[in-house]
Amino acid sequence: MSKITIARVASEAGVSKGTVSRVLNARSGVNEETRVLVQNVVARLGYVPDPGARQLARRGRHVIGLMLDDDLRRGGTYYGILRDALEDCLSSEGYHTQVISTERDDAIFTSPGGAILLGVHLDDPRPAQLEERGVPFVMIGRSLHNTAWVDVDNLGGLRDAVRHLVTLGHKRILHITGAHTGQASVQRLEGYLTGLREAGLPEDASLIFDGDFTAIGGYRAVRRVLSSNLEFTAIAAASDEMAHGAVSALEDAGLRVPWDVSVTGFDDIPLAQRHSLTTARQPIMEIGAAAAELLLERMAGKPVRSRLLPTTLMVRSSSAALLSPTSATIHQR
Amino acid sequence: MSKITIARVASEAGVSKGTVSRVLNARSGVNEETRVLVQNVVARLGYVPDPGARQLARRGRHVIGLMLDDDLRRGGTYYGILRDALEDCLSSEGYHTQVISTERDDAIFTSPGGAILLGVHLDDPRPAQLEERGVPFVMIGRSLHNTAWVDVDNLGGLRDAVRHLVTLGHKRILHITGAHTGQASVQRLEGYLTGLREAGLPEDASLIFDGDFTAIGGYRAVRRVLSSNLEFTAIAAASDEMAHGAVSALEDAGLRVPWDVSVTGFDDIPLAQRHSLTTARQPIMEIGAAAAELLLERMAGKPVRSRLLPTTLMVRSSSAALLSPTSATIHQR
DNA sequence: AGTCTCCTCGTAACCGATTACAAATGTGAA
DNA sequence: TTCACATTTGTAATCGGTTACGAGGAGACT
Repeated sequence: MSKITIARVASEAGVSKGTVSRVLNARSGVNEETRVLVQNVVARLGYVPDPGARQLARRGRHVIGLMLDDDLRRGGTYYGILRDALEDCLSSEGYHTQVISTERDDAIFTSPGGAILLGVHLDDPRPAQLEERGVPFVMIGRSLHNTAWVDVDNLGGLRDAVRHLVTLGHKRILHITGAHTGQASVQRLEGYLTGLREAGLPEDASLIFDGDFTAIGGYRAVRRVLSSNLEFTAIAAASDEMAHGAVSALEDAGLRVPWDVSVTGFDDIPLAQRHSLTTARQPIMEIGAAAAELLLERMAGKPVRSRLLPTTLMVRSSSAALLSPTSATIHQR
Repeated sequence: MSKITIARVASEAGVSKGTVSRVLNARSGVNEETRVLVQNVVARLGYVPDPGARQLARRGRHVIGLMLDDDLRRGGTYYGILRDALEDCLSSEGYHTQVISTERDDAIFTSPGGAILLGVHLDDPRPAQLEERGVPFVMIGRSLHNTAWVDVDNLGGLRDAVRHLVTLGHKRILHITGAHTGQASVQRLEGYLTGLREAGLPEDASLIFDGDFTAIGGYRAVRRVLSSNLEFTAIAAASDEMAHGAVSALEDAGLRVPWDVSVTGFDDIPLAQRHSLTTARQPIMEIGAAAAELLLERMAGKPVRSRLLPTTLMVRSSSAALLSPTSATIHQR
């Protein structure tokens, strides 16, 4: 069984390659009858045009640079997933992704057809460089400049988590923040405060604890909380990792989740599913797809557009309705 | 400035497209002189072959599938780095990597030129499937079957860590194991025991604690240790994550690393560098390179070969010579 | 000198699509 | 009937590479 090409479809349908191509690209000037005929053959054979050949014939450059912080690159879980998503979307459009390392940045000179930037800092020179070179690009993570970006609704996600906890009857809700430097942490903190405000709960600075996006950070934050004898019945952490650490610390202190304390996370990484953690899910695949889409638009010369993607609250068993109206008893071991 | 193509390079170098192509693909039958000439022109123009055209001309082969557990794929830090390494090596050889998801395994039918498997379980059907289809492949992680694999010397790495601690004067060395299911944990445990044996130290089962490769797991293991009033002066953990958790737990208990307790890890992930953790470094880039090399060999019809890569002990400041001959005082807070 | 290699390199076909252009067909008006 | 024009379709060049094949030249040998 050899490969199915456009020529095969053409001969099978009794028309020329040109006609098949016109049908596939929804070009005008094709008789309705032949159009249907060709479409049937395409469907029957399960023909899918070769993306590489397609791009080649369309005369486009088709290398897309993936520029990311080397820290980020070597870093967390997210990067791998996001990269998968990007590659999936772009390769089906006939593009090849190539990681452009910050370290050996000479690779910029090969001027790809477009670029996707991850983990851009405020003083990052790369957006300006690309702009100057006329390389269209999309950033993942918000930007103040007039560039296309894709981001997730950090504020909304944490607000939803708080709303959820409030609905369950919680009133003393802690927040564990992420790294100070990132915009994401700031937005999530803002979401936490918004949630409280909406529920008519007071904003209490003593309920906010610093974390660093790591499990150990979450663990230690809860340790500090417990040693301060603060009253609380729920924790809304700014990441799943931290939520996981928090849950562990609570358990180690003899508290049961969710009976004594409810905990929510943010991200929905695999760990969250394993520990059935209630969390605000980041739609990573959609982020990748959106970034690919916006980039292709830009490469086609369309105007700059950005997208803010919503999170989805995944309710699992780390959160539950408050049993008694009084706050949980803190019995530190 | 128009696009740089192989024709441009050819005319600039005064040779034919064919010759340039031969140089680029390191084919034999090119005079050394012209090879250098062409390479210079390529470098000067910053020419990079178009992947799409390349793949088209190569008739679909030269695609290498990356098959991995979806868990692993969504999982840790390692995957991202390893994938970078693989892509680097293979793309410089003119291959294009493509992730083949386990979920939509129909993609197997596109039958790539070769495959690299990550995170293979014992009852994984994929090796057999590939074998049947005649697709050459290499596994990352050891295998009992007669297949090519690349693995890191887990045993040797942990043994080296123990040797190092022994040299520093430590005699009561704990071990925190990884997940039970993995072969890596078993081999690392074996390395720990080997290290003790070589030093003439007794194998004491009470010095071995279960972890799960996570920071929290390491933290909790140390917590259990401390509450058991066990005497010890050093910890050799089976991963950096766990070592990090262990260090945190020790610090939280008022112990100072490395003055009171020395700690070593395994892997050398970025976190280890940030926390200057002494650790057995896995040569990830080399693993990728070796996998690529072995796969290309297999694709060339050469016999099955495997490689066990050594680790390198990175001595940093989480380990130090025992100050007093007596074991550290455990003052639990 | 003639012939037989071997090495090196140019030529041209080919991969699977797109698209400009031309050809074929049909329709209506003069 | 003939011509102008629109509609639909086929033809062939093209994108940027790879590679089978063959040509040319330089020794080596008879």
